[in-house]
Amino acid sequence: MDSSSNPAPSAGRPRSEQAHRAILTATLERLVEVGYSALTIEGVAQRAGVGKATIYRRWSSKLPLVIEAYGLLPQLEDVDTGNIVGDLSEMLRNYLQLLTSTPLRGVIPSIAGERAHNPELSELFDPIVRDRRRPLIAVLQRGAGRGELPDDLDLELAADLLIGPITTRLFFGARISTAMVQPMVEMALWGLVGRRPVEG
Amino acid sequence: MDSSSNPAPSAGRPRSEQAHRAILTATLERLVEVGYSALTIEGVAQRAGVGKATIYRRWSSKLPLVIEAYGLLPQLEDVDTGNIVGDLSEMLRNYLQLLTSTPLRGVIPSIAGERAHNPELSELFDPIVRDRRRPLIAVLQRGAGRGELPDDLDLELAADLLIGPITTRLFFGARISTAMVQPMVEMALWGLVGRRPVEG
DNA sequence: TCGATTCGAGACGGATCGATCCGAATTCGA
DNA sequence: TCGAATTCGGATCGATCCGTCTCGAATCGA
Repeated sequence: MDSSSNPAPSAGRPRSEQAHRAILTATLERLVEVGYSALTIEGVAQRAGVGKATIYRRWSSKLPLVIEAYGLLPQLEDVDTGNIVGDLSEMLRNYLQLLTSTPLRGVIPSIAGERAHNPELSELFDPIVRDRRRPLIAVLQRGAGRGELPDDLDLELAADLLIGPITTRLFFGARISTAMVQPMVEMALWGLVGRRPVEG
Repeated sequence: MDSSSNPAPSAGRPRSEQAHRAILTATLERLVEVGYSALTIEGVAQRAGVGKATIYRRWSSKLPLVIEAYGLLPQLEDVDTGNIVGDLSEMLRNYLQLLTSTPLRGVIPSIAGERAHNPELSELFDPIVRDRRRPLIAVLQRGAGRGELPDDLDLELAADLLIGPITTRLFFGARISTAMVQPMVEMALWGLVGRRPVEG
């Protein structure tokens, strides 16, 4: 980020930590309300109760500002329940919880939509997305180690299959609730055809 | 749309059909290049080689203009090969082909990203999305009728599972190719666990 | 031919925003 | 206590765009 590398010089008035937080919070709010491309420094400053110069002093443009604000949003966390069904159900349930209880739900489509035609944003945002997928990949890897999943499973494709329904509904506006987690995980694990393992 | 309901009055110079097409094409191009929210009538006019008034004469704002332009993009078409694997493989392969050979790939994220915080766009765009999903739902329904899929299958969830990986990669920028169709369809049908039907 | 409508091009006022600059306020070291 | 450094919120200037309007040329029906 831009601001974390500023240990603040010794003399003079120190930067207000409160203004800092207010700016980042306002950034997320405006991101949800108007999206990335319509996000203005002016609007953020107004919402945060801060002068524009206070923002420009810490971030060179709205790009690093948005990236840092996005970093404040909670992530998917790895959960180890002992079996693949429990791990995936718990994780996806937590994820849906995050989507509905934080600005994440509005922020993700806004940034992803902009990413498509903004190479600079893409370059900064894509690695973050990859990082945040890692817990899901780890769960699948653990499942393969336990023998619950095939050794030669394409982990990336499997991860996309698991979060695909959530992503799709998030971007196209269909309803999302934690009630869909159980059937979603089952369908992903055992397929549309629905043949359960014989040893259940 | 706005313009299709104008049978053109009898007297005076008729509206140029060429200008009409140029405007819609330019709209798609600008949509890919800068996204919905940064799309300007001025930019479209310039790209189309057309005066701004020529656009305002046919569309009241960029919202109906974008909706009509999106309607020109090709759709997913129903394919009946006789079995569910063939149907899905063929359809998704065609879909990926469309994504790479038309502006669709850049247009979808731009509109979906805006949809999240633009209720007016959402109201017009969501029904279109539902319409375009219909062929996929139809294939699943036919598969259930053939006995290839369970009767009580959740068709909406199944459809989301099938296109989920494509959607996810489309929005987060991962690579997409027709080579992923076969493993994608297999994984969706028979699950991560990978138990193929015995009679396969 | 004449009136009506369209065409591309651009001028216009109003609004918004980016980026910088300003004076006032605050907090440091000495 | 005091001066220097740095912050603060607000003001300012230039650029862009919207939506309307005007202009001369083009193209139709009557």
